[in-house]
Amino acid sequence: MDQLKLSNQICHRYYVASNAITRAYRPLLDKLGITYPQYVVLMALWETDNVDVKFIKQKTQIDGGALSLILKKLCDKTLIEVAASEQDKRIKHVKLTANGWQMQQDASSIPDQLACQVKNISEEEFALLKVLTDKVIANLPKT
Amino acid sequence: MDQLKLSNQICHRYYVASNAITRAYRPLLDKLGITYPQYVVLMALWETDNVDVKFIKQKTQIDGGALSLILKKLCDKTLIEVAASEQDKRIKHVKLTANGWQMQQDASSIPDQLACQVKNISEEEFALLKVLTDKVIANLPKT
DNA sequence: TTAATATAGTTTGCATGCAAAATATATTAG
DNA sequence: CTAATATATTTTGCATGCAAACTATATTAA
Repeated sequence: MDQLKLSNQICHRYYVASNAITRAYRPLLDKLGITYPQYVVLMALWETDNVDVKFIKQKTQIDGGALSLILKKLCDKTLIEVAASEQDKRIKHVKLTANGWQMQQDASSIPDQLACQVKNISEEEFALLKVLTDKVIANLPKT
Repeated sequence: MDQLKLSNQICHRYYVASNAITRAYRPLLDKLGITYPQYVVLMALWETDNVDVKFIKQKTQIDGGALSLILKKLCDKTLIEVAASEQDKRIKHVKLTANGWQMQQDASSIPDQLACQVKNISEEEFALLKVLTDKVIANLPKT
């Protein structure tokens, strides 16, 4: 049953790595008063502002139910504003506030700060990890 | 601010991949009546039975608080039994029941069933993913 | 020995992650 | 035009993930 050994499993590694990454972000994001999933949503908006919930969902791959709550939190923190579309009232447009844009400046050093904690990996290896992980994701069920 | 782009981030990929993997396991584990973290704990025990909570925590990298609950669930399902040590009453020994061992048989086909869903990756690439992910994990904060 | 400290686990409070049910609105079939 | 269906998003219920506080027991220092 060697396949059932944890040390042979890529799945368990992803589980461990993902949790470890979220933990690593925490002290940095605490300073901004946001969580990792909230940060992910903000990154999506910094790239493309004024989009609907569905777009954010696809871009971030965050579950719809969870996303609803996260958007509510970001609203409460006055980082975004949400408004129903005039044409189709089912659709809600999400837009960064001035505070939301300001936070991009405050967050600009976070990628480097996190990268510092993983300095035993080369650029080439990182690129490889991205490609391979994308291949893993490609065939697994979407949210 | 290219570093803040989601498509450039390995962290977001790990987040997406880890969630996607858990989703992929769900229909398989539903048949056994367990969740992915519960399955991880069982895999640890199938490898080394009759260990204390601390050992399981280190082996699985599951947070202590969460682990307490998970062990309680596994007890409720009569898959494991927990008993305080005689020598040191702080320590609790965890042991698989007959049902817990039986489930190893029922779970034996799961790794292959999951691997089938990721057949676009070669053995060499999997090996590389393991090594690189271990390097990522190595320098990040533990639970 | 007794107080101070260290360990092993559990509990608590908050934030997801997710499937399924529920809402609200829009579109299509008959 | 109206019922049936499809779409966008929210709500609900359950299971973590995690930091911090807490409990119980063991060990160490004065």
